[in-house]
Amino acid sequence: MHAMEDLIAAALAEHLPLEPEELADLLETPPSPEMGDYGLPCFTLAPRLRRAPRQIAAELQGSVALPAGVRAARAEGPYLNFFLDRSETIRRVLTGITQEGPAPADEGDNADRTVVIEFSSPNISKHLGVHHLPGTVIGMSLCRIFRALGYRAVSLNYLGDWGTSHGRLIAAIERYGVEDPHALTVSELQDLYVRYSTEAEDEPEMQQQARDAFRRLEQGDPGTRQVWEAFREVSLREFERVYDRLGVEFDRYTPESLYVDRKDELMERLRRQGLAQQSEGALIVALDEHDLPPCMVLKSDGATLYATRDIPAAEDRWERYRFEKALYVVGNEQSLYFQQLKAVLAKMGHHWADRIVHVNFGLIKFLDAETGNARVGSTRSGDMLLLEDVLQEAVQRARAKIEDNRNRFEDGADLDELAEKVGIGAVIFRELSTRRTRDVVFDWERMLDFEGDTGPYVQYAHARLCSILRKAGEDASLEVDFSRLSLPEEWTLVRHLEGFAHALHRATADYEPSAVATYLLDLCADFSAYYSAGMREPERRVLCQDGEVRAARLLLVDAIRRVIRSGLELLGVAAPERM
RNA sequence: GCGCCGGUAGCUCAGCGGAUAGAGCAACGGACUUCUAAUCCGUAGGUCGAGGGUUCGAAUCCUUCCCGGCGCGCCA
Repeated sequence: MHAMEDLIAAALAEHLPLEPEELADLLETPPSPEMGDYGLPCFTLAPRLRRAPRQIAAELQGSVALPAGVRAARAEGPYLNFFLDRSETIRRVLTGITQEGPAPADEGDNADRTVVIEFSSPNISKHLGVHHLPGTVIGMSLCRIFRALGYRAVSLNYLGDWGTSHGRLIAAIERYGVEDPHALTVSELQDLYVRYSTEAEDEPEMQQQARDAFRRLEQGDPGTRQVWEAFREVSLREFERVYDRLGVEFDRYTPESLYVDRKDELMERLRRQGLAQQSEGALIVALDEHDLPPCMVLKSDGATLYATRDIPAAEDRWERYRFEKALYVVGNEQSLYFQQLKAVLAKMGHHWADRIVHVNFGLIKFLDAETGNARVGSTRSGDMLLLEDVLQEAVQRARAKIEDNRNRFEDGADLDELAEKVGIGAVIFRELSTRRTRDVVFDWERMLDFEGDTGPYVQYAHARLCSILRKAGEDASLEVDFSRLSLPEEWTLVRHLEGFAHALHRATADYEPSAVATYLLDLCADFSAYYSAGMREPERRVLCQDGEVRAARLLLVDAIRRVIRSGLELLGVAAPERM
């Protein structure tokens, strides 16, 4: 992956009974730059060479041929450490970022590798709540990161527009005499749903009416279908407003309803393959050999349920995209179900079933003011926190903070737009800054924090970088004396910049955008310390007296700026130039 | 009972086979005549849930157990 690691590994392979690839895997970064830039631990070699690790390291130090760009190799106990030629490395890294971009798509062969990513997938007729935030931003970010590495990534929104609950809403429309469903808002739809559910609790016939309404929908009754289509239209209007603010885009909406008419064909196939069997009036696929509970594919009243639609939906994705991976960015609570889904698909003979990856994430819980316990909110009780409200609050707080720093901005600057970028950036970054599998207890203070390890911290570093470049009065140029970047902090920064590609690879390998977020926080911490050192000592400023040093630092600053900007973009966070 | 996720500093989290376990917040002490203090520097704070195993080496891998969250056929 890194040219330099490969070169060192190749040189080592001349003297060791190991393949260059194995050696490249063994290479690591020593704990501090004074100890070297790459290190080879010699422990694993000891049994094969029948010599002590320290001895191996010492012998290699004498024999290994130094590849171009490597200044020295030194044995340090059982480690053999390599020291890079600094100004040459700095030249390579900075020109690479400047000319080819922060994330060089060095693997053009990814272009025919397709990754299908399903995410967000809200149910229609309900607001987007905070619990939609993780899946929505994780999916979008993964999509961008895969694309940055040259993959073909397809974003799908598998809208929840089918199921019994929609029957309940249709019944509500009919019962409460709503004239024009198209004129409704999502709030009103949600109210109708709650009202109907509450009333139906001790009215069995209302529950029956809801089931009947859903059956009419499944049978294609035109009037019923019209009402239902209004739900979808009204909902999409609101969803897209929120997606827009979050910078989220889908290549396709593939609502569940697309796949209901495949029910009969699917059942026929399952029967023919001998996979489906009757159980308590319903149709199930037994999964004993996978040590899983059976998967129900048809309800006892003959209606479809999620699996009935998910199976054809998966088949459709395969037919259409021939994916290398199909990611389902869905909450952890569905992990058992995804095991079942994959098992059913495998039993049906789909070799691609194991390309399906459940990219699970933790739940958002709320602290109950009365009990002090964390719990999950529910739509029915109406206590769901709206995603839009969270965004709104974040933007307002950002706006107040900007007002505190009014003197930084010229008259006429669009401070509302800036507040939008910072507030929403803070929310997205917060969500993407920890590993996705953890449950989180929602906390306003934490979500809207602008200091410390936060999105605005990274944005602020970026704004400072831009500010330096603005004040420089000259553009960053590649025609500089790279040896003038001689401070240890500058070397650390350059090596850090080189690690960006690695962070991106980690993010795709683990389906974990937080790898990019933590990378950015690290880089910004190094930069902020570097920047602050210039406060007390003017000769350490980027814009220092010495013209040659200044020019070289300017190029470094520009490269850091590019990497941070690129990283923020991949997370879906704006990178304002002033703040 | 079974499945998935988590248990690392007071709190929130990184680190997930290597050389002294790191950040942020909170606490305490410092730095604004600024290349933007939404920042930086310093101090203090840890039997990495517990036991066993694998390994030259384990927070990291395996295993048993404990604690917490979520799920386990007619919701998705």
